[in-house]
Amino acid sequence: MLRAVLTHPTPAELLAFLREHVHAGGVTLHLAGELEVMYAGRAASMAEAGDRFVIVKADGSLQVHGPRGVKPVNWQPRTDFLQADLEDGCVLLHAERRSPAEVVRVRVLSCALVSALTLTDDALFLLQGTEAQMQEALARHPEVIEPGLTVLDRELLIGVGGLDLYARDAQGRYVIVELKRGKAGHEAVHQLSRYVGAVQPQVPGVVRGILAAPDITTPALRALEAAGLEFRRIEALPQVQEEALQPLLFQ
Amino acid sequence: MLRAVLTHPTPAELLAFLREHVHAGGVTLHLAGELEVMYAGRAASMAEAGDRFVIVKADGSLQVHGPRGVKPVNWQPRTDFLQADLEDGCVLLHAERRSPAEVVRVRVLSCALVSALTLTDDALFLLQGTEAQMQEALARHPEVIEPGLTVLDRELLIGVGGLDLYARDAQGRYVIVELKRGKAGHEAVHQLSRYVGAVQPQVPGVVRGILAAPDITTPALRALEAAGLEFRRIEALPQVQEEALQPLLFQ
DNA sequence: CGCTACATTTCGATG
DNA sequence: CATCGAAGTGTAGCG
Repeated sequence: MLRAVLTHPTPAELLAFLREHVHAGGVTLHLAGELEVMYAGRAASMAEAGDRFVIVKADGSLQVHGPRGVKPVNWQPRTDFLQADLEDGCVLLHAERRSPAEVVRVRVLSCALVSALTLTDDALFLLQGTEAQMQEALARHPEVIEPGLTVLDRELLIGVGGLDLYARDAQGRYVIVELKRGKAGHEAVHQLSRYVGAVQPQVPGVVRGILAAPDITTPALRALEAAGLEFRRIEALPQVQEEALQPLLFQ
Repeated sequence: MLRAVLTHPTPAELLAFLREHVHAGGVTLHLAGELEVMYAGRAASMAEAGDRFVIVKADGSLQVHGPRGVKPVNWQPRTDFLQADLEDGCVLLHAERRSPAEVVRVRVLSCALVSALTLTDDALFLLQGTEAQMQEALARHPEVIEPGLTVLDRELLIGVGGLDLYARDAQGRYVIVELKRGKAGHEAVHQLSRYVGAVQPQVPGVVRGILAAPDITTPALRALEAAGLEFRRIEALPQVQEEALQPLLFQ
């Protein structure tokens, strides 16, 4: 897994190191040092020289991190061109992509540590508690939303987007259900309202709109009610709460 | 800047290393190896053992990266508790936070490389082309939006949110301008419409709503026009296009 | 490629 | 603490 490490390489040594490993298969590079970063594309940014580190993964993605936060200071999701050069005695990393046309340039003023790792394929990864899973569960048990509800469709595409759940209530009225995995806000109300507005003229009778979520912000609830729509509180996936979270938190 | 590096440490060595550096001031840790990751909180996830690396920054933020992409496989934006332990002969990193209650646990099955870096304060960082800057520029030159426009206020807070620009046109009508730094979509139209609806009853005469952006999606434009609102194409900040981007791309 | 919507979004501002 | 909105959002899915 560990291919190579260098501490305090000279620019020439660093350049050789990068050129050897950057385009090898499955290699992730980690470079820490005094870096200056420039970005231009959808926006433009300049980070003056400072202690940072760069990560370059095998897919060409690049990220420059500062001392704080999960989010990189600069990044490039994927690159069409990635190259290391020597300029004015400094190694320069150049990462470009088209569509959108963007460039990130990292000037390495000094390098404290550089390493090359071989990261192979993704291992199994399971995520629980997504909206898609919530949708699946409610499609199987629509009575959780309301007794007598019959689900007609999931992810039904209409002109203005996709309906999470399309159903009929006990009285035969059409029901559109919008799901949110977390606390619902303005946008959720707007989405639902937009969907109801689009479906209403297509079918006979009144179309109901239900926002199903574990919680809703106070202003969003007001807007929802003003628009004649409904809120149903749906607890988060039970297996997340009971099996996974409980035995781990604050043990 | 480089405090320490270890290659292929034993679990005991790794534990000592982590305990020495993890709570030191300004230290960022980087640990690569075969890792198993568990997360429970707003959602829950399990990543089976695989080649990954962890980064722990001085603010307690933790991120686990896999072989691809800018986004980590698992992460924790900040932690209230961060601890390294030995469990069944493996080092276990435990990161918790409350509000929201979340935990990430990283089991280190084997470690190929671990390093501790001292990353000090952020260096100067300038970002150009933000919506805030666009707002500033248009407040100074409202004629770019429309001749005869007078800006009354910026970031005016009304009940339902904040107006980017509040203005009056040549005929004395009130104008609400919603800005987008990129292509505007449905939400932008909705925001503008919500703002116009909130201001309309407060003032005499008709309130105009203008969406100012470099581009708009076709469905959003249709919705905008149907709502009696207007679109003004505003080119992205010129200095981003001409000064910063041009001399760098495809040179 | 365009459009849509989710995300453990993160992050900062503001009341 | 709750709410809101921007972000170089990233990322996946579908037409």
